[in-house]
Amino acid sequence: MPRHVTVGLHATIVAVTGTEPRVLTVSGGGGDDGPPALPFGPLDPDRHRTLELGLRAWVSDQTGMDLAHVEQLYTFGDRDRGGAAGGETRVLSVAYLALVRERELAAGHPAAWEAVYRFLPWEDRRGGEPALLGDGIRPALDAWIEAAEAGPARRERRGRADITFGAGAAGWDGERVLDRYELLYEAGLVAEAGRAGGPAAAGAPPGRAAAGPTGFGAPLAFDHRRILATALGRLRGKLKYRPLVFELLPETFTLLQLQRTVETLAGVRLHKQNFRRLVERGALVEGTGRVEPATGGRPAELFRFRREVQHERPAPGVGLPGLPVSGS
Amino acid sequence: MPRHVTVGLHATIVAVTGTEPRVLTVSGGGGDDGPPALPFGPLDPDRHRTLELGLRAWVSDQTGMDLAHVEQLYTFGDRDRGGAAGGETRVLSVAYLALVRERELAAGHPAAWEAVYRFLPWEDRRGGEPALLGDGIRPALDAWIEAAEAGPARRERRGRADITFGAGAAGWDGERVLDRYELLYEAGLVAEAGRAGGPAAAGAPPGRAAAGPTGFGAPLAFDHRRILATALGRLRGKLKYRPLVFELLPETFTLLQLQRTVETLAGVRLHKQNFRRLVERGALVEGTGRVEPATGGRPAELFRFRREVQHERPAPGVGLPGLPVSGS
DNA sequence: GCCCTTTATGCTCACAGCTAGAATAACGGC
DNA sequence: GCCGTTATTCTAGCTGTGAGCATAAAGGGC
Repeated sequence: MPRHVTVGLHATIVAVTGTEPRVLTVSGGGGDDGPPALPFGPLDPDRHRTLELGLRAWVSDQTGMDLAHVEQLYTFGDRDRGGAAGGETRVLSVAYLALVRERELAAGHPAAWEAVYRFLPWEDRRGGEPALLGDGIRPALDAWIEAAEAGPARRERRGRADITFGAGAAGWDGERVLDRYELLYEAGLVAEAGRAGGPAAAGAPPGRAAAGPTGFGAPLAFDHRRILATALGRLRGKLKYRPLVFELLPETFTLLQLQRTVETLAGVRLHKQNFRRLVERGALVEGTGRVEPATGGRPAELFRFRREVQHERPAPGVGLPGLPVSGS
Repeated sequence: MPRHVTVGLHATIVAVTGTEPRVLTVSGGGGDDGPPALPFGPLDPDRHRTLELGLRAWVSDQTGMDLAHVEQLYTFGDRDRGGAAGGETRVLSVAYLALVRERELAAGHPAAWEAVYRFLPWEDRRGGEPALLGDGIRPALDAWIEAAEAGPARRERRGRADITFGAGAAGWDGERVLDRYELLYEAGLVAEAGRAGGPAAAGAPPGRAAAGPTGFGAPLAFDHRRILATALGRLRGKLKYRPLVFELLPETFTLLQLQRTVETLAGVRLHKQNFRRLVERGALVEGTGRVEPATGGRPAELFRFRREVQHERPAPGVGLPGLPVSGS
C-alpha cells in the first residue's frame, strides 16, 4: 500500500527595512525553543485551483498580507528531509519566493521579521569581505579539504571551494548562494548537517569543531535554510533583468534609497555615479518634481518607477556589476 | 473527504542530431492518433528516495537511457490542466529538463525523437526570421490586439506582443520562449487553447481564423508544449553560463560542430570567428592533436571539453550574442 | 600540376559600455 | 561665511564585442 503524498507550500517572504533584508519566520518545529521556520501551509486539493493561489490564500489567512510578486522556486521532495511527518505520508514541498513592502504584523500572529543575513552571514559583503569568512569559514573549509585523501578527491574539493567562495582569479559570484550553503552543509559546517541521518552526516565532520558546536550562521528548521538560500540566489539573479526592487520600495523614493535596497539584496556596495547612470539610461524611473527633505546634505529628488518599461525593453533591471567598495 | 494528490514526473529529454534539436516523445493521450506527449512516469513514494532518482529510474526502465544532465524546471499544479485524471485525484507534475547524446531507441519502445522546432517553429531563426512570423503570426497577433477595446487594454496587448516577439527597438530575446508560447495561447493561436475549458478559451478567439483551424506549430498532448517551451527557454539561458552543450556532443568534436550545436539550441546563427575566440579565450576546450578527415575544405582540428573549467571559472558558458546572420 | 571551391584559422579596427574618479551644486549647522 | 554632507554632472581609460579582411590547407576538375 503506497504511502500518500501531501503537498506543502512554502513561502520565503522577503521585505527590506531601511538597509536590511528581512524574511518572515514563524516559531519552528520541535517545541517552542527550536529554530524558527519559514511559514508554510498545506495545499488543499479541493479549494485551491492553482498552487500560487493556494499559497496566497493561506498567507493572507495567517498573516493578513497580500503578496506583491510571487514566483515559484523549486520543489523539494527527498524522502528524509529532516522533520516533517516521516512515517506514513510522503511530503512534497513547493517553495515560493514572495516580495512585499514590509509592514507591521497584525498582533497575535506568531510570525516575525528576521534579518536574512542572520542565517547566511557570509553573504553580506557590503562592508567588504566579512571577518567570518577569513577567520572561520575558509580555515574550516581548508580543514575539510585536507581531510580528503590527496589526489583527485582533494583537488575536487579545493576546486569547488575556490569557485563557490571566490578564491581563485575569479571573484565572488553573488548568485551562488545555494552552492555555498550546500558546500558548507556537506562539509558539516552548518548546524543542519548534524540533524537526522542525512547522507552528509557520515561524510566529513573534521572541520566541524572549527565552526563551533552550532556551525556558521543561525539555523532554520528542517531544510528551510536551503530554501532561503535558493530564494536569495534567485532574487539576486533576477534583480539584474527584472524590475523587482520596486516591489520592495514605496511609491516614490530617492536614487540612494533605490541603490541601498539593491545593495542590501545583492550584498555588495555599488558605485553611486554609475548606478545612477544605469538606472536613468535604462529609463527605469522618472523624476517627480518633488525632493526629499534633506537627509543630511543636498536634498535628493524623488523618483517613481516607470511601469511602462516592462513593455518597452526586453530585460529591464538594475545592472549589477561587481564593484568592491568605492567611496559611497 | 479531500482528494488524493498524485505526483507525475515529466521529462523533456533533449538531444541534438547534426543540426537539429530533438525531443523524446511518446504516443500521446486520447487514442493513438492524438498528439504526441512528453514521457512521464508517476512518483512512487515508497521506492523513489528523491524526485530526480525517481525520474532517472523510470526513464531508464522505459527507454533504457541514462540521462546525463538533469535539472528541475517547474512544478505544474493547476487543477484543470487538460487531460489527466480529472475527477478523484489531484495531479501535480514536476517537470524536468534532461540532456542526452542521441542514440537509437531500443526497438519496441513506443517513443520517438521529434524535431523541437516542429512544435515551436517561430523559435528557429537560424535562416533569418522565419516566414511564418511575418505571414502568419504577426498579422494574427495584430488582429488579436485590435480586438481589444481601444485604450489601455489594447496598448497592454501591443506592448506585450512587441516585447515578446521583438518588434520595437529591442530585438528578439531568445530566452522568452515561454512568454511567446503563452501569448499565442492567450490569443487563441495554438491548438491547445481550444481544448478543455481553460480560462483562455473564453477570452479571445478573433485571431484564430488566421492561424487556421489547428493553430501555429504542431501541438503536444495536455500542457506539454508549455513544458517544452519552459525547457527550451531554460536551456537557452543556461547555455550562456554553464557548459551544457558538451553533454550533447561526442567526446571530441570540431569547433564548427560545437558552434552548430549551440546555434541549433539558440535558434540563431553566430559569427564564426568571434565564436571561436570566445570559446578559446574561455578555455572551454583543448585541442587534441588530431584532425577531422576533411568535411569539404581544410581539415579541422578535433577538440575536447576541458572539464576542469568548472572548477576554475564561476560562469563558464558559450557567449551568446545576438548576431543577425553574417557569412557562415 | 594549376585553378577553383570550401572550410579553418589568425588578426585588426571601430565602437559601445563599464570602471573609476574628478569636479561642481545645494543643503544644514556653526 | 565656512565646513561637512549628500546630490548630480562629466570625462578619461579600458575592455569586450561586432564585423570584416587576409591567409592556410584541403579536394576536385581539367
